Amino acid sequence: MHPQAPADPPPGLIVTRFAPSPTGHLHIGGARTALFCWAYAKRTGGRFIIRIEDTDQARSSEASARGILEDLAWLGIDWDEGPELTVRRQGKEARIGGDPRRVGPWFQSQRLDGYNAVAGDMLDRGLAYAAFDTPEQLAAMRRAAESAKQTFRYHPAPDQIPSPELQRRRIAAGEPHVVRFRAPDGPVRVTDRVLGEVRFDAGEVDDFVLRKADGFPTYHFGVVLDDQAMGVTHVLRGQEHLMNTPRHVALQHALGYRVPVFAHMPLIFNDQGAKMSKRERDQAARAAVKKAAITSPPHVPHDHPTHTGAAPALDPDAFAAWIADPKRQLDSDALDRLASAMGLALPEVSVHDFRKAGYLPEVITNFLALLGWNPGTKSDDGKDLERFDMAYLAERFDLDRLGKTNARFDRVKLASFNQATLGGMSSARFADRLRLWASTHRPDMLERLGDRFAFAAAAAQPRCKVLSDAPAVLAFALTDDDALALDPKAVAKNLAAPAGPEPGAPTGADLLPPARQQLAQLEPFAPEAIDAWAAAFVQARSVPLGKLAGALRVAVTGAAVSPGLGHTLACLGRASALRRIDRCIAHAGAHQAP
RNA sequence: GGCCCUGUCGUCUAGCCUGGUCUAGGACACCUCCCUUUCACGGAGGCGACACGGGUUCGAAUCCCGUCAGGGUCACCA
Repeated sequence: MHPQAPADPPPGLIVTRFAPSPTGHLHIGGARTALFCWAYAKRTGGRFIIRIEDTDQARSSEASARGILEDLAWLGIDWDEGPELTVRRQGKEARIGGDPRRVGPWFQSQRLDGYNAVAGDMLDRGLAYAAFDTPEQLAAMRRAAESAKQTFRYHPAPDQIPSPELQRRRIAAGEPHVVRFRAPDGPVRVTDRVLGEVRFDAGEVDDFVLRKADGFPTYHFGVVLDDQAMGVTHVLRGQEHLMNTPRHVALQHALGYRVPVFAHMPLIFNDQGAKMSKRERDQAARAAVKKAAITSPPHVPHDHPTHTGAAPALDPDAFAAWIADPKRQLDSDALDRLASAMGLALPEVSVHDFRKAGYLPEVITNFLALLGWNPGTKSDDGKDLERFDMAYLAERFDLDRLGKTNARFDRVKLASFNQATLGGMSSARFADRLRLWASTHRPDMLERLGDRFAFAAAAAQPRCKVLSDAPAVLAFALTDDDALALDPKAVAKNLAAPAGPEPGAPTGADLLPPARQQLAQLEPFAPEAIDAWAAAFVQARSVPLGKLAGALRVAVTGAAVSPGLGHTLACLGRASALRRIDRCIAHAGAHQAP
């Protein structure tokens, strides 16, 4: 395949693409871009392709590329063309990707011949030239421009450019060089589906680099050539790319390529009102470390589920350097280790983070779709439609309803959507989801709960914003009976105080022994049966239900707050519940003894 | 700083193109009440915005201009 061969798509076929660079996890903003590209292709019966822009040899990795593809697939954003990936869905294997139109390969590092052919051609035609400046020279030129309060632009007059013969001689001599585009002198007009006409004055586009000294194409060169070769008709991307667009358009004009339809989407902001970035996690972690006045890398506690060994969360030198330099970033795994060692919840930024925290993919895509797009429709109850699924997007998404204003990423609202979805599921479905999440993130939970897992899931369901809330909600059931600590305040309120105002009313502690005796016989030991028993128990004794529930709650959880009594006891299981009640009775007795 | 984009409740937005139906609608958050063995869930209600200034017009959130504010971008990163 020769990228310069104009690959005109079949008339009317819309082709979109998402082109991540494999330098880390999939950013949430990238996920939105991919989602909209996907949705637009689906809506119009077009093709959605994935291309991997791995032209930065130092930062790209295959593991990252694979992770990005897996996260996309997890979100349900499937590509029609692109790298092949096999995933398991509902127990079956599904294949995503492929190359039916024969426009691959999809990794830019495998397309170098094509870029070189076009670069050579441009050199021959005088559309581009070889430049021999060293990085140091360029840096000096930038400094000079800055001190002269001028904007640095690499755009030498034609007679300043070495002659073609001289360029050839120096190249032949093996001199390191880049290939630069000879930028046009006129203004460049960009037509954008979201922003309208945007005009860039003459001179705004400079002689940017097409091919780097290492022989790899720059982003601009790769994008333009591949979009042409792959027949891309619509380029949907974040507004941060707007200033790149005149470069791409100028290149497309020079090369006689099609100019795709552009749609620059509003940015996703963080709480500080700036573009959401991975750096936030570093900042949050660094702030926490400074606040805790920690000077050496902490160890993951041995009893912590994420504990992997005796090693500290990260290398001491790297840690010190990271603390000292606010600009420095830790790799994502090291950051995760540090956070879990400190018991920190870092703000989620990449899809990977959200997945780990227990957000549902269908909620993430729904929420993301609302950032920059709006269906502008009412739902049946007359309110604005906000909750919808991928099928709805595939049917209704359009460019006209893309907004122009940057959107703050409202984590609280996302959490609310997630909670609503979690709470709206059948309890069986919720249990399945929780089990799936726990199997990779908290296998200890599954082991300890065993066949009582369904009770625990039912208890957790209305109390989880994200699946990772479950361990905290169920913490009482995840500790050893002997390790349970009784909250003194809860003991005073629910066990020691009398049940009613009348003299001689029983205290909560008084209810424990008879309750324990009856619970030992109760069948089945399940939430509904326990709640029914409790109602009968208090009716027979004319005490408020709260007195019994409070007393048992403190006895078996140590705290005044827990899920409903039936669920709480059921997810402990009879043996553990009785042991805890006994332990509490002994504890209370010890206190009352003179 | 140059260039570019944007400005409706605290936040995300509907309405703007095709001025009047807008005493500006919804969602999240917040507050109150109800339900209730605690927590949570659920239900009902409430608070709350057209950045500012000028025009055009009988009439402007909607059209025009300016001011201010916010953001993006200025690499042999993508």
